[in-house]
Amino acid sequence: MAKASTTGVRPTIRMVAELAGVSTATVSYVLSGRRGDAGPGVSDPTAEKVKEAAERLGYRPNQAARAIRTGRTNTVILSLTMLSDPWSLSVIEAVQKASAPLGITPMILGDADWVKVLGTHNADAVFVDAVRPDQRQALLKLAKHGTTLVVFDEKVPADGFDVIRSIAGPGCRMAVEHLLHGHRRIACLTPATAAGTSGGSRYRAYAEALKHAGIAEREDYVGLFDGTSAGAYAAATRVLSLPDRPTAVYATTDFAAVSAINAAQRLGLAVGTDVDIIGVGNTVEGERMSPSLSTVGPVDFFDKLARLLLRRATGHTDTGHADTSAADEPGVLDFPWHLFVRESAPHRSAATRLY
Amino acid sequence: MAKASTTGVRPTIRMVAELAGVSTATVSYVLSGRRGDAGPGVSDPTAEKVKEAAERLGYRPNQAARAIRTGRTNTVILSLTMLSDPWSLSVIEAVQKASAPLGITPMILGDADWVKVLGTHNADAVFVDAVRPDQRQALLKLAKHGTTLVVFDEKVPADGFDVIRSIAGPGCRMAVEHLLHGHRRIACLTPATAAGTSGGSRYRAYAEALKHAGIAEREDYVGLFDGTSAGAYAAATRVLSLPDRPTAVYATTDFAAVSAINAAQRLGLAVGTDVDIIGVGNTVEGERMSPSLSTVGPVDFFDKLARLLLRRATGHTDTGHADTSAADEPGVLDFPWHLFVRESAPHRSAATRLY
DNA sequence: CTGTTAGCGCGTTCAT
DNA sequence: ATGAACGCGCTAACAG
Repeated sequence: MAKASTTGVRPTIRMVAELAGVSTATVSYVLSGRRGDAGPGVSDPTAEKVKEAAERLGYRPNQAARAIRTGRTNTVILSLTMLSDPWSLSVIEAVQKASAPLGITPMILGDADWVKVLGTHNADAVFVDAVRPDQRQALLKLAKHGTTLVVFDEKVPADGFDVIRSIAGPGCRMAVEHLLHGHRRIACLTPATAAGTSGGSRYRAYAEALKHAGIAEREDYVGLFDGTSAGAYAAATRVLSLPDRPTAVYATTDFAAVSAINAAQRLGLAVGTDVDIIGVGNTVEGERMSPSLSTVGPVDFFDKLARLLLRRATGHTDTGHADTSAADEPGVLDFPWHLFVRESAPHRSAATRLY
Repeated sequence: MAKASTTGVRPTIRMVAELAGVSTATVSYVLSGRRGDAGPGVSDPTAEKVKEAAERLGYRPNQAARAIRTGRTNTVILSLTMLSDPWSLSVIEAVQKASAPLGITPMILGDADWVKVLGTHNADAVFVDAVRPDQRQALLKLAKHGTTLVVFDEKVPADGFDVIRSIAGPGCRMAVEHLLHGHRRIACLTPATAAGTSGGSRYRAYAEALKHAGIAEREDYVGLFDGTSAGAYAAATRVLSLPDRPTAVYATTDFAAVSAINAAQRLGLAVGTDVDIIGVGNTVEGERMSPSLSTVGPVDFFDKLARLLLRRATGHTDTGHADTSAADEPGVLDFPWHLFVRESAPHRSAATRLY
């Protein structure tokens, strides 16, 4: 018997067929489990022979060849712009958990340049977590020509693809108003880029809530940072070291709020007592930490997102002939936001307020 | 003129060919830029017609079909177990930077279960950042049958694939010995799982260095944590709050060391004066922060890793017929470790030592 | 009931 | 600038 496993060569279905002494069709039936239900049956001894041959050769079906026939890649792509953000990790976790039982693999794209990638790479569904203005045209085009998309954006209109909106504005307003019950000197921690992007609405909620409460906005109370955890920490430290120290901090992301808590504690401030800190996003980390983070955000966001994405991945043939079961058209999915009052910014009554 | 872009259908090269009034071959040549250099020439007017047709239809070549012919996917897979670890982000960053000019897309696999995924998915090269004992068989098999692998592991022998070793032991020993110049009461911060995994050697270096210095190991000086930043922070706080407080902390990762610095500062300790803290890994974050983090680690690790991976991705046809240019066989790539003395654990002389 | 033949679906590439 | 073969796995239609 000649040596069966020639090193370095990727075995094809034909090699397996030859070694097992059967046709490639039989091999395909055996290895993809499609025997018994509808197609031709394969006897147990034959199936055994095939499996053995495949095992000996180290055969693995070629995903590309399979995809070309079936039109499905069993892959979803997650385009995530800020991988270091816990938000992204939550997306990944939820999608992974939901896709495993379906035999679907989530592939993460850590680059902001999803337009170029999606131009050539195929997946059963794609999640995109940010759309720059210059990418909107490309988005429409992709959706129009066979790419199944789920987009997270507050502004883009749904047009042949799903849009998940988690409108931050009102929720953020709630966060700031929560602080306003016990504070007048409220600082804001926000990424420097937030002016242009969707993060802008989170900052705007702060500005407007203050204005509405008749409080003048102070430039030195706005801590801009570079988007990193360390940057948020530094910005928080600066703001909390001001002579006229703010008694509350509104951070436009939970992870910035976490950094702010660390910074406050380093400065010897008791969070929830000397200074209140609230975040935005309702991420799990905030709930688990000590003191637990007060925050605003959507409920059950990640699981619902994952479910939608996988429904699209499985229910929609990428090749196009749309399933005409009228229900479940792509559209806008809106998430309501709630206020989660926890330890880092508790309820303040007249007796406990800091002004 | 009939409407050219039928919604939802993914256009094929044949549709483009038809619309442009040329053959599919011509379309292929035009769109993959393979005209002029070697293949047949295509006249400028024709090329223009083709490009226009492709544009009108929103045509994008089918990656799967292309892969089946060329044997290349223009993709590398990065299997990263701890996406939240800055180490992973550094890998991603380096690989992305190196792959962009080559037209190669890095896809990240955030799951520890790379064995199942690599069984069906194809890439020009795969980086794996951790090999569990039960995965070693599968690893060998993959490598033997056409998967181009680059593995990060301290123990696995290179056998048909590259292994990147960044032997921690001696380097960690250097770190602890650096502390021993000025301290006797040295704590250790290490993930709870480190006992079994490769992280174990980092802890062992601590135990052995202490023993060699004739210092008894104290159980209460070993701060175990759950691998998260918050966990490290808590463990550091506990250790640094002991009545017989350690004067130095050896953390088995840089990010744990960063948490330890935060914890120390929160406790009112001056890092680099009251307490010295050293990390392991030489990540960029440590260098940038204040006080800058003393650490040990390899030099130029991520860039070299990225270069190797992409060399493998481009130089090695996935279909197997190995390029026999004898040089550059897959093998072990060893990284020397250096000690980086910075502010968080400065040099201690007899005059400044803390015992 | 068991297994095979033949041809599909893509983009690429070699002869013509 | 093109026709047709090619690479791969899948599967409808067919043969024993």
